[in-house]
Amino acid sequence: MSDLEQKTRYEPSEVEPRIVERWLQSGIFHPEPEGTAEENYSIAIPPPNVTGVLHMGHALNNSVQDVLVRHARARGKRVKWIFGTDHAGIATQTQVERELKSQGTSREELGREQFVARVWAWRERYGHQIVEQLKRLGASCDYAEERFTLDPAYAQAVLKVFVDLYEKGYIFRDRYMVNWDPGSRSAISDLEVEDREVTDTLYYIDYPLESGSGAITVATVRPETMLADVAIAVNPEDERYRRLIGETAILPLVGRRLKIIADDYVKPEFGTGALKITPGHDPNDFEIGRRHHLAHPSVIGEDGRITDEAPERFVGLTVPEAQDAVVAELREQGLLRSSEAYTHTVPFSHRSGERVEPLISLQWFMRMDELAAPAIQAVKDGRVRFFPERWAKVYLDWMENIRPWCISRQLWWGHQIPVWYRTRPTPETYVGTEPPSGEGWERDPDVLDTWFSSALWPFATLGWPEQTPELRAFYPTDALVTGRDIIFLWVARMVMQGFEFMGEIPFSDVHITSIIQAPDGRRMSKSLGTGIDPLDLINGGERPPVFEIGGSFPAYGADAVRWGLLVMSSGQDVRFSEDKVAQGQQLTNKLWNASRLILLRVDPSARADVRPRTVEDRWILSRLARAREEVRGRIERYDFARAALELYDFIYGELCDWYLELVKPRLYEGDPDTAATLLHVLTETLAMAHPLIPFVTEEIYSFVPGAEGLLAGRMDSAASGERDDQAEAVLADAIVAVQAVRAWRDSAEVRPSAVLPARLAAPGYDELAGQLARLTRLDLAGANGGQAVAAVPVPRGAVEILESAEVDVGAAGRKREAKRTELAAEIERAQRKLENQGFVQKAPAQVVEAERAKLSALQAELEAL
RNA sequence: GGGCGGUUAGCUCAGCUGGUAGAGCACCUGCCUUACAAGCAGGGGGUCGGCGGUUCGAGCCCGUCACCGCCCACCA
Repeated sequence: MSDLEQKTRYEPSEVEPRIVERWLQSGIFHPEPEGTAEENYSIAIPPPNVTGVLHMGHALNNSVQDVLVRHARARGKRVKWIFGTDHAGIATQTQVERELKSQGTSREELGREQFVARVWAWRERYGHQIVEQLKRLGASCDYAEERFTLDPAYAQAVLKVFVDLYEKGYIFRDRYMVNWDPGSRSAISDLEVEDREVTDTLYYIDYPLESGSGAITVATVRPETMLADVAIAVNPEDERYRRLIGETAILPLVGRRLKIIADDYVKPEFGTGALKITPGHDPNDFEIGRRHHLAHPSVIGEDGRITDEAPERFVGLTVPEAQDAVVAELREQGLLRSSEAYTHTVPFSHRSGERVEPLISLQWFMRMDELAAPAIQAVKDGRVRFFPERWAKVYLDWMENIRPWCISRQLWWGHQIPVWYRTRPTPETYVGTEPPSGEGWERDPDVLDTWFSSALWPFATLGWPEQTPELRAFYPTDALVTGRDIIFLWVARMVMQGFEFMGEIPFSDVHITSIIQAPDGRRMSKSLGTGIDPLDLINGGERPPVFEIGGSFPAYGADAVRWGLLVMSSGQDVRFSEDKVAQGQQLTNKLWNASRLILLRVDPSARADVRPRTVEDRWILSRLARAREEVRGRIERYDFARAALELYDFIYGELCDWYLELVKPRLYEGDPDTAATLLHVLTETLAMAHPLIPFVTEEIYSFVPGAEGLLAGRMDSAASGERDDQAEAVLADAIVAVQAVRAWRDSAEVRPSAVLPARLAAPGYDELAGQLARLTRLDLAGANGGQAVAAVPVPRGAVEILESAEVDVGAAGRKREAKRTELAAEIERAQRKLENQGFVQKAPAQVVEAERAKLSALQAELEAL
């Protein structure tokens, strides 16, 4: 009890780590795999990158999931929050390669086996950081069963999926145009490409006609790719060029003969209306090339240098060097007609940030359209629901236009493709989860896109393909909580694979969280310097420069950060607001002190049965019931901002501001019924608040007499409690009355500590007259024969302030006049409204009735003055 | 080019199916009242982006325009 007595401020830094330990040791985060998924509740965490650190997105995302999970536990469900990390192919490999470089070596120097061993070692060293950070946040994951996407069992599942899809004909190998990322020296998928606006030079180049009768001019921003040109295309309807179709032009610098072909793709109004066709280095040209059966030479290699398919003098140059050389030669030969600045969008690698080089490459692809069909249907018919709803349309739009997915990556860290090749005795390909027998087999060196394995997360983590009890108990999961940036990359693919391999949706609800931006509205990012480390908020750390005010964060604690993030995230993108975190901290502090008041005053032997004695007791129980319903409902509708605010309003506005103030005298007297009711209200308030602010509630709970075990493991009673309309009405009026008198006192400049003689000239306050007098410092019990110097309007009447030395009659009079004017204005407004025939006739009867009631109340109030 | 969000108090944001605009922070006034001065009580502050329309009544519905942000898309 000594902490409770001594600490007038709640200190999260001391409390929270201690509480985490208690939770982890209790085992309540680890459910036994019993029952069915229907009865149980489960969520699969979006697996953080194994070598990552917690950022603001994680903090919000995991706060949200933790609310859902703790809420479900309190409702008596068997709950599993499936936990683990992702090997994150490119990201992790890049980090390790960077380290190798700083040590003067490289992955090539180490060799594949050595390199992969280095990455595993790296994972050993850094892989637990994020796990510890999640614990610090209070995330109640099932840490006892941590999965990793490269665990042997998980890897087997990945290979099995590959082989099955290969055998079904969905997965195939082809030479096709891909997005080549020179940074990671790998192909990447369409989704890993982002368009950026770039200003290039648009060159107009003359290609002489073979006939010798002049030249045809083409426009290009990439003159170096002309070395791989195979044709020139014009629109068949274009009068300027119609005569030239079928003729031949000569490719400058190379001398190749280029057929002039007709294709609808070409826009006559753009550039010169004549398009150079380079199937090897442009996705559109690739398609045109396929239509016209053209060759597709590559002059840019995977190393970003000119290949020997180009004239010898260019071979080995980098792309920019080649561009300079080509332009220089064209200029020399007088073939460069003109050039102009040209701004357009260009693909860049999301991973490495380098400009994507489209080129033709032998890769593995996966056909998606058939897999998409059931996944589309599931969202259309509501078996999978998005919150907020608008994201369903985004998902569907993408799914309905889905294209093949390039799944192979030229990396070493990941799931190596389970395909083997040999050339002797005859060329052969073997696909299987186990290596083939026989001589001369070589395994495909590529690994699978990380998202290929992530797509299996909801079931591969539960032991699939084995029919495990875990799978039965927890698949399908209930909710998925993630950011909108991975709806396509991850969410959609999980739905597709869920149907394909489990025959069922992987989750029924998808909650897309807000994105929290930096305080200045920019994206939070480490490289921009706009990132805010959630751990700095929790433990206290230096404020990053985006805040401009500098200094350090106070140690707000995890509860405050959670509450602040939840209240910030109402579905829109929002700017980070430190004030909201501070507000969360104030809430925890308020709850701590309210608990001190109760727990330090009640007799420890008091039972926590409800024994309401007064109208305010019935009122707080009714308000508590309402708040519980509201908070529960908001959580279940994924409206966490409102849940957080509701909680705040109840604790501040109802429990502390009113109820505790009302019962203080009885509490000090040691009244046992009051103590019992207070303990009940406190306990239920803690339970209601626990999913959002688990630490402070758990800590306080440990001081509640008779409380057993952990709050985190406590079942919240099913019913939220009875409502009491009569008590609510009485208190609502009393509160208005107290506020009215206080406001009057303030504006009449009455000395705050003065007790004024007064008379209650309004019915309905009998039960609370004494309380009203105490909270407003009025003496209502004295002689009532005095002269009234002021009448403070309250519901159904007025409080008459009697003459005394404390009241300045002039000030009171001025106040009265001001109030009269105000009331008169309101009465007039109401009267005008009721005189409006349109309103009386067309508005719903109850709205009209309410207006009439309001008018008469206002008139009574004015009368009372 | 298509789509989706946003524009409400000085700041960051709420406002559910249309019924006289809210919160936190900031600001002003007064209080160390035995849970909390990181507190309490009271208060000021908004032509709800512009313009039209529907309606007895519009921050909310419809149209249109203007900015801001995001996503998708193959225009050299």
